[in-house]
Amino acid sequence: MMDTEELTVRSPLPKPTLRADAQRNRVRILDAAESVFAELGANASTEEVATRAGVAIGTVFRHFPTKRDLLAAIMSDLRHRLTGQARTLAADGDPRTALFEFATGLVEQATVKRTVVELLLDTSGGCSLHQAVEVLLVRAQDIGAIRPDARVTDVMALLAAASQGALRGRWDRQSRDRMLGIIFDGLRAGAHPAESVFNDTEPA
Amino acid sequence: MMDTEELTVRSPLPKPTLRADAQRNRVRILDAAESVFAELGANASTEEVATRAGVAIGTVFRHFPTKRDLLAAIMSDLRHRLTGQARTLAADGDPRTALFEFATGLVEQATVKRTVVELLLDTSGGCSLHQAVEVLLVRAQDIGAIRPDARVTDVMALLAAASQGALRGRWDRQSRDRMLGIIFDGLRAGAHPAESVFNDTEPA
Amino acid sequence: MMDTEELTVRSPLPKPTLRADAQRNRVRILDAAESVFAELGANASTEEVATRAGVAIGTVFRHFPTKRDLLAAIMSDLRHRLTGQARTLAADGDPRTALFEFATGLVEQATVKRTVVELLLDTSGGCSLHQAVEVLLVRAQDIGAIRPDARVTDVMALLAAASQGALRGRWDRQSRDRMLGIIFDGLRAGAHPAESVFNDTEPA
Amino acid sequence: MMDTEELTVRSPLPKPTLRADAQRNRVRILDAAESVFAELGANASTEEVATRAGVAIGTVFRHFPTKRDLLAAIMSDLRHRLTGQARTLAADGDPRTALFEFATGLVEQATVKRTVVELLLDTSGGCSLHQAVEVLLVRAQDIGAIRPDARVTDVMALLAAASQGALRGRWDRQSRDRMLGIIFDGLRAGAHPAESVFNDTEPA
DNA sequence: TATGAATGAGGTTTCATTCAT
DNA sequence: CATGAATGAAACCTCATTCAT
Repeated sequence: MMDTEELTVRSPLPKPTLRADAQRNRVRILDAAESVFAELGANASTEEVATRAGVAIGTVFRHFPTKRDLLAAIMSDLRHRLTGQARTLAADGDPRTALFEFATGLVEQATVKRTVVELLLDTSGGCSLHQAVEVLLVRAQDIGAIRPDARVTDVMALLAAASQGALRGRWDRQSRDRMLGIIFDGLRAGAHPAESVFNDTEPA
Repeated sequence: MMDTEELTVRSPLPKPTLRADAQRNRVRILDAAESVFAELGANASTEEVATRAGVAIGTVFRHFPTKRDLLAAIMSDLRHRLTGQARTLAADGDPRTALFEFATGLVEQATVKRTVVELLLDTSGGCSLHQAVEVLLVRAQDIGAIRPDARVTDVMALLAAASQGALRGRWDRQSRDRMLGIIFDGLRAGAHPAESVFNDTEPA
Repeated sequence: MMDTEELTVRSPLPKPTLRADAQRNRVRILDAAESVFAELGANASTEEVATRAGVAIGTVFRHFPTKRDLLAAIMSDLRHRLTGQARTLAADGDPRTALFEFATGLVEQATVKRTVVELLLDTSGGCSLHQAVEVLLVRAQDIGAIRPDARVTDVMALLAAASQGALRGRWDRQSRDRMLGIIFDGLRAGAHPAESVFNDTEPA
Repeated sequence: MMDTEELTVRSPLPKPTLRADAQRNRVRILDAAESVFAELGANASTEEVATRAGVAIGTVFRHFPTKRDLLAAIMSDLRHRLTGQARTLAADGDPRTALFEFATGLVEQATVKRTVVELLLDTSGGCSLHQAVEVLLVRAQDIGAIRPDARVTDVMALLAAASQGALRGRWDRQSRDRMLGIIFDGLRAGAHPAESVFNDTEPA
């Protein structure tokens, strides 16, 4: 079953009841911020965000008291969406390929969004995204599709690598697939052959 | 035979004979810059570099007319050192393991130097470091130790990933080795069996 | 009929409706800049302008993104005012004397404003001031009050001369008038006798 | 009779006996300074002067403790040369045309030397150049070639004007001559016809 | 004496943040 | 609440001047 939160376009709980226009502005700002930071990186100016959002600079700071807060918000936002994708795959996908599908989709997004990379790099760990990816990982390990010693942090770092390449190098599809192929092979290597056909379960 | 220049710690001939004190300061500034940028990232202030180098701000700008120049200099410096290490391994090492040794050393350095990562990410390609690593790569491919479709850009991106993890996540040795293990396995996967029929490692 | 815009002290519509306080500051900054640059010359510091305007340095740069822009603005402002004066004289004055009146007024202003001089020196040509002065010149030439070979650039340069003298030499009224007298006589010399046969003033 | 000082290329009394090489450097620095300031204006960097003189920056400051001093020196130098030219004309030239010849030569020089203009503008008065020009002026007035009320300060200011034009406007020869024509006519206007052939003396 | 590296005050410009409108 | 002007610290960079070599 899916969270409904993942279906909304933006942060699902936008502060305890906000006026309609404020709500609308909040969304606009987040969208603008995402595109600005995705394009220009994290030290693009807040003014640029305001401009692109079509609001005044004061409005940005009313919604997000600090630039840091703004960044955190779009990261959190992005994280939620990625988490949702991971959960959907965990619910609906084939355990053998779900993680790879997720990875492919992720790198695809990174080709246009610098923020994706920044998010992956910010491996504080323990967040919802990590947990969701860990589910994909563990299931694949349980059926012997991925080596048992791999950890979610490794996976995240490897995906960051592929994303970086995708972002910076302006890779074509072929390069991206080759890169992912290497990573996937590395993750598969040493996976125990799944000697048991009875294995069909999943952990937390 | 090895270039002796690669063994020195710093660029040995930094300009048409610089005065002794200037030479000393140049080294100090580069060292300070490396540590500052390694710690605080690329938008640390030049003032901080000057302070840590124990010189006045003007001195930094006399040696490097632009902050960009300073960054370029330490990058180039770092690149030269890494290139040297790669060449040494190409000359002396076992082709089967040389790339892996290089990678391990690189990630080791990245644990303390953010600049290493930034350097790896700046994959403009075609630089001396790329060429040197490519030598390691090709030799390993020639003897079937690494899959033939891997490219040097893939390798650099993967190393960047491992370095990022090493830098940000404060990984312990064990994590780092696990990460590298996955990457190496990925690079080995699908290597043509070469002359040995005893090779038994192929995945899907 | 005259433009009313030329009678106001400052550019009345400086941007698509500026907020009241911003408008006030803009004027303050321009006034301060004019006095500062008039006193200290064009490489007085922008900081000094801010101080004298009673605003913070950032405010100056919000209104004028570059020091160059600030200078350009006060020049343009001055040019507009002078243009207005010239046009007024062209509309209302006696063609025979209008140019001389304009010149006298100009030099008067130059006694306290270095900017007037700098403006006159910046003879890029083709600006509104040049055109307005040219009108005065041509009319005087048409009725034989000024020699036909004189050009507007000559006039501007001569006025610059008188202004320079007025500015630097701390001339008294007598000196100024003597100087202008020489210039005017120079401009009159060789004027074609026009319709009057009683004209008896030509030198060599 | 001419001053011998005017025949030397550079400052005739270069400090109470200077070592030969120091003497040579002093000349080089002055030459470089003149060309640099003539080209780039008075706020060109001293470093540039040193470079163009082929000496180190310290050497410049040894000879001229302050940038101001350097500027003063080349001004003084230039003034001496111009003074020399004026005196030569006063000694050898036709009183009727000598001032005009001087003016023409002056403006000619100004076309390439910004310093000439700066010098003319710096009408502190009472210097040797003023005195020399005054001689030319008075003689012309004595024979009725120039109006009796003209003063040397007027002449200097007018020459400054013509020089400015020549410098800034990139005037062609025709423009320059027209400008000088106006000025000369202005100076001639109202000159008493020199009715007496017996008139030969009386100064101020 | 000449050299040229070092100094550091001061200039221009940017930008996160505050606050009057 | 929104606006957008004002703020001012801090960044980058220049250059006249000093001083060790």
